[in-house]
Amino acid sequence: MDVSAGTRANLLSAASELLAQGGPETVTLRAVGAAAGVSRTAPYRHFADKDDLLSAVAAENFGFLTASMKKAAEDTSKDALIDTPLYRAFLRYAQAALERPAHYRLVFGDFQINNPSQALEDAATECANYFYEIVEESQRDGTLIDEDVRDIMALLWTSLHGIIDLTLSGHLREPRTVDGAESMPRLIALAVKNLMP
Amino acid sequence: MDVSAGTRANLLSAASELLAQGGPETVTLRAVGAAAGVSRTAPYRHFADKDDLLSAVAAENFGFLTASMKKAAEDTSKDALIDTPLYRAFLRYAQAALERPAHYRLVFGDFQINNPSQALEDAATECANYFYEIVEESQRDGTLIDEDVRDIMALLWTSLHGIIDLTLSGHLREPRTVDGAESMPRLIALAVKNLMP
DNA sequence: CATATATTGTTGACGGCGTCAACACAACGT
DNA sequence: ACGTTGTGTTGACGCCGTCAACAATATATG
Repeated sequence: MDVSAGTRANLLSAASELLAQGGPETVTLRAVGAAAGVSRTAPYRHFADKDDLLSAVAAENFGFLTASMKKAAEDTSKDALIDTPLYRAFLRYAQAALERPAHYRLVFGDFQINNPSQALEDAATECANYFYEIVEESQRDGTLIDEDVRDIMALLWTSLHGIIDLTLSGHLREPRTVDGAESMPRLIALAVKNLMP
Repeated sequence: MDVSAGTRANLLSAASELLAQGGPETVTLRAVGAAAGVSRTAPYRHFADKDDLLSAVAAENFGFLTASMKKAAEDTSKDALIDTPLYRAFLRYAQAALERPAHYRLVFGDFQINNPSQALEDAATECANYFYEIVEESQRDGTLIDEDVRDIMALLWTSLHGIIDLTLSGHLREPRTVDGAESMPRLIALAVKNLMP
């Protein structure tokens, strides 16, 4: 089998691993190089600079979020608070975000505005397209109210993102709640229900 | 009048200015010191480290957000899409966020979790308390549905934050829209309307 | 096959960063 | 008058991203 996955792929997964395990500040080009078994400036042979590397990591994670949603929408094995593909997709999206918080913040951070990469933009577009599709479909089968698709999509996406981001920052956490993530499924359900007929 | 505002206050406003004008990466202790007319290590006489300084800036901005909301809630001079204190407060909150995007991201970034400062926590609590109050009051006068206050508050705050944050990151921007912020009042109005009777 | 070229890797060095140590000086309570 | 405390300074250290220069290997070309 193919053991050598290519230096570029190694650098990418090394950066991703570091980001997941130690947060953003542990992701240095030196550490990434070391983790990938190459020297500190090797990344420059595959990425323009550090931001370019992070941008690629962000793009990969955006794809992960989208893929998680898509799969969960069709998976009816587990019972959900609301038995619709849209709710299952949303909940899974949030769970995927919480699995790798630093990745999620990377994806929606503002660094992408400064140096836009095509791959990241494509991943974002694909994600947005799926949001659009699933909202449209939910409207067709009557599980979402029949107002402007773009408005409903924006409302749902912003709600979902707000729930995730405020959970990550800890501002949603009540004093007595330890985790803060336990009320997420219910919050998402409430947000979705508000747009159901 | 008092021209000398104290070095600590000078450092604080210098850091805030730098953050507003040049973004996070321009805020270095050396630049802050220079802007405040002192040397590069002077901040260490007033703050534990850089994060502590940024934490103080974040706390100040959190207060700014809250104060903006409070004032706008009572200001009935301008006509709004929804004529309630809650909507006026929310819209102003979003506008204040967009006035200084880097400040807003600082407030809701995850750095505060690593080194919690009392001042920042207090500012966050005061903001949350006001959200709670205005939601409660809106329920009393019948402009919000009468469900669990905490749920309604969480739903509204996450929606508002999601709209702001996704606008800042550019993900809400449609191809044809240049600014991306122009549809914000309408989006906020839609979010609020969903929780009106 | 031989050779020119492109690709991918290395080490050395530079400036900028946060931070600590050491020192200077002013204010002030005793 | 004097030690203490608070507030400022410069020097130095290690880590960072990045560039320049060089080496080796793969690839394409005659």
